Amino acid sequence: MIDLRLLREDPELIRASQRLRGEPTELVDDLLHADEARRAATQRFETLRSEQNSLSKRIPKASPDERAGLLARTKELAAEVKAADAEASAANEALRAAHLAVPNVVQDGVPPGGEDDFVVLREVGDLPAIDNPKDHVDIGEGLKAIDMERGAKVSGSRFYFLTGVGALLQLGLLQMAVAQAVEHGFVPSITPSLVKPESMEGTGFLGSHASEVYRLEADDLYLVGTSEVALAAYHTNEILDLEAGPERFAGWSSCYRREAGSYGKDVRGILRVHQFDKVEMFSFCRPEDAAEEHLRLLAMEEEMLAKVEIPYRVIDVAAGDLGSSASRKYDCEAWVPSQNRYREVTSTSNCTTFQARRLNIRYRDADGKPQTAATLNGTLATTRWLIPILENHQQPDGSVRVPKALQPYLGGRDILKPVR
RNA sequence: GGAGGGCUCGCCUAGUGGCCGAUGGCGCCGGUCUUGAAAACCGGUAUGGGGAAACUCAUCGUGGGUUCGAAUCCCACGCCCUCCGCCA
Repeated sequence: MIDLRLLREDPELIRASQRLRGEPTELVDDLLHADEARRAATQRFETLRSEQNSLSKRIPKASPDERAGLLARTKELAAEVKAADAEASAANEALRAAHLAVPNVVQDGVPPGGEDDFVVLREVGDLPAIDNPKDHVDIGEGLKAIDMERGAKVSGSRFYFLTGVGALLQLGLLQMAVAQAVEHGFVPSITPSLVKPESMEGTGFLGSHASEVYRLEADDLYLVGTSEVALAAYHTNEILDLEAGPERFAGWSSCYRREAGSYGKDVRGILRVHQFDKVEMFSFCRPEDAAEEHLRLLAMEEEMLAKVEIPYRVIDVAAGDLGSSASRKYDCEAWVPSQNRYREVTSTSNCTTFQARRLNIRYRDADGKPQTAATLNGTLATTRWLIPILENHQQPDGSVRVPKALQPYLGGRDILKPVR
């Protein structure tokens, strides 16, 4: 939810943001009207309520003949108050709906345009020279690390088994991510994979992404698509102490995505799957620190990419391709030799106060006044990383070199050899 | 799944229809005293909305109801705790 005060002061700023995103500016005017309507309705209710309260207070002290008159009047008022209350509630709900419809204000400097209009900030590392690179499925099958066929047999398409060194590789990678996070002061966390509707709603995943989310009808719970959901909702309705700086978490969870509408897209291998594992960073900080924190999360991601020795590029995602909560988003895309192109492996978003406002997460400013906090999230490692790791480090004989930093997490192994 | 108990302002707690946005203690903040500290004493200490302000409205797990008036009475739901059963 955007800041309504900002909206009242400078509606044009919000309209400009909508234009950058390619979203209708009418939503902004709808919201303005809903805001005004709510204030008017609230005012009407409160005036009546105030009168009712003061008359009610006089009843016990009134003389018997006064009392009859007062009771008659208050009885009338009670009905009026009830009606005004209902109107105010309706106006409130209308405001909330209009409020939810407006995405976060795009940060200055975000490239305009859609999915393809990102700006490449930098390319890091040399692309490997591999003749006829195998893709991660072939390599993974050779290592008996990835079993797509049995994944499909047991669970359907877009499911897989990681076995042997595949399982070890994922565990090692994620453990290395957690270790790095801890080293940098993040609180390692293992989070619920099932959350209540409020948590899903509050983090903004039931908006345009609702069809991406698995829902357990019988229990009215949702499977999270990322531990961001649980981590963001962790502090719902709380006032945090951010005196000492941002509060940082690294959450480990399995992630579940329906991938509805992506039929036929990236069907091979583990690039786009219904279930994967991830270590996700999440920060709560003061709004004025959010931009700096965003760069810190990006630096964490790049540190991980350096450790696994994968060439990558960093992109500044265009306004039209931002999620509704994000004011800015940087993706790291790893080089995938078999596809001869870069693919997204991390994504870090600065949600400013948008997400925290919805979840009612605040902190105390220098004057001790509660203010809405800012939230940020970013990927540290996921199952998907196995793709560039296997492919970039593949050897002609089908074995895979283990990056040095990862070796301690794989029992000291420096090479993964095919299993006949 | 069954039976019982509970949910009040950071924590503990008082409060069975109007004098209650709510008692007291602890904690925390400020002050007095002290060379400094402790103790003692005094004062302060929820959040949100509207309003330039005075002020006003809402909130005692959540939602409804009764009533002129609800923390207090009624109904439903949620969560926590204890015990029994079941599963692991």
